[in-house]
Amino acid sequence: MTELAIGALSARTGVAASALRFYEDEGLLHARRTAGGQRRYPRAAIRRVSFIRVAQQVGLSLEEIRTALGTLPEGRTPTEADWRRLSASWRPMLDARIDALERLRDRLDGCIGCGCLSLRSCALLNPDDRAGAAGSGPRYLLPDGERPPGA
Amino acid sequence: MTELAIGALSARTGVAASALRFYEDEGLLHARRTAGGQRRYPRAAIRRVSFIRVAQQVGLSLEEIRTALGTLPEGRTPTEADWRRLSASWRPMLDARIDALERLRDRLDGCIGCGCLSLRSCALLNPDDRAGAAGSGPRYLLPDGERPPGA
DNA sequence: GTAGGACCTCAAGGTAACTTGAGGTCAAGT
DNA sequence: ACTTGACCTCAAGTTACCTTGAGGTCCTAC
Repeated sequence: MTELAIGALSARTGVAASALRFYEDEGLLHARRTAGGQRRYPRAAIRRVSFIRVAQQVGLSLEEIRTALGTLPEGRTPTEADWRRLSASWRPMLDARIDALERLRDRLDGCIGCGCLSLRSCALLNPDDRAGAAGSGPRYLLPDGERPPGA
Repeated sequence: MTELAIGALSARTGVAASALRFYEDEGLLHARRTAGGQRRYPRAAIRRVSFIRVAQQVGLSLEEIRTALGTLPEGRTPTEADWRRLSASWRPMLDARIDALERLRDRLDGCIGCGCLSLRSCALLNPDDRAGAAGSGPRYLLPDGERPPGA
């Protein structure tokens, strides 16, 4: 059995079939269709779905993941090197996030109790020391262009 | 001028007035009302709002933040020590999240290209299913939980 | 004492990432 | 051939976290 039905892919990845259909609607995943209209996935789809999930856990949106997946070669099954390159591109982001969290951990205790949290110049609320300059709120954790959840 | 109107609190915290009203509906923030029905905040509200934002960026839900805020003393303005205790309670969580991210960073490159990503037992693919079920948010921040059933 | 910006409420809208349900079809085992 | 579980589509619902808009009121500076 070289192809997988949606239920099999779901079982192999732990991702609900409804989510797999949703990913297809969103252009993150593609499937061949049988004559009867059912989805058939190549085995490479397992890795693709796994990649999507790992990326999500790192905090990327589906939009960003779609973009990342767009850099994979079309027309052939991605090689191990393709995947490696893709995931290696996350490293600066991961480093940045780890950094931000460490800064937070190391300064929070000394900072949150003091008056500085009420100031827009607080080091935690404004990492780049651009104290309140035309800014709109705390964003020490987020690189430029990102926003807190839901905002 | 010892009290703040909503616009002033918004300006001081960088949080939209609509969000401040929303926080009040959700029980995270309280305000005295003028005879005319307008909100008036004590200066301590600035710190409270800042706390809410920092907590959100660390990945806590408003629900969790409300719970945390619930441990503050009622009836008096929280002291520096109160805030310190509250923020110190985050430390284990922050440590755990930093740990998880570091593990991810250090293993991703060697892992994602290999076959293990296709297995539910992969150390990186260890979605805390509570998070998956509980809507949006940064999942990467979640501490390593148990394996999915059967993994 | 009045102009008008700041404020009020309530309902509805928006986004991300899905899930659920209704109503119907496909395909594999016997 | 038949049964039955897996599959299909499409619309609507869900959760978290807000924003926007309509319609109206407050309050402060001139």
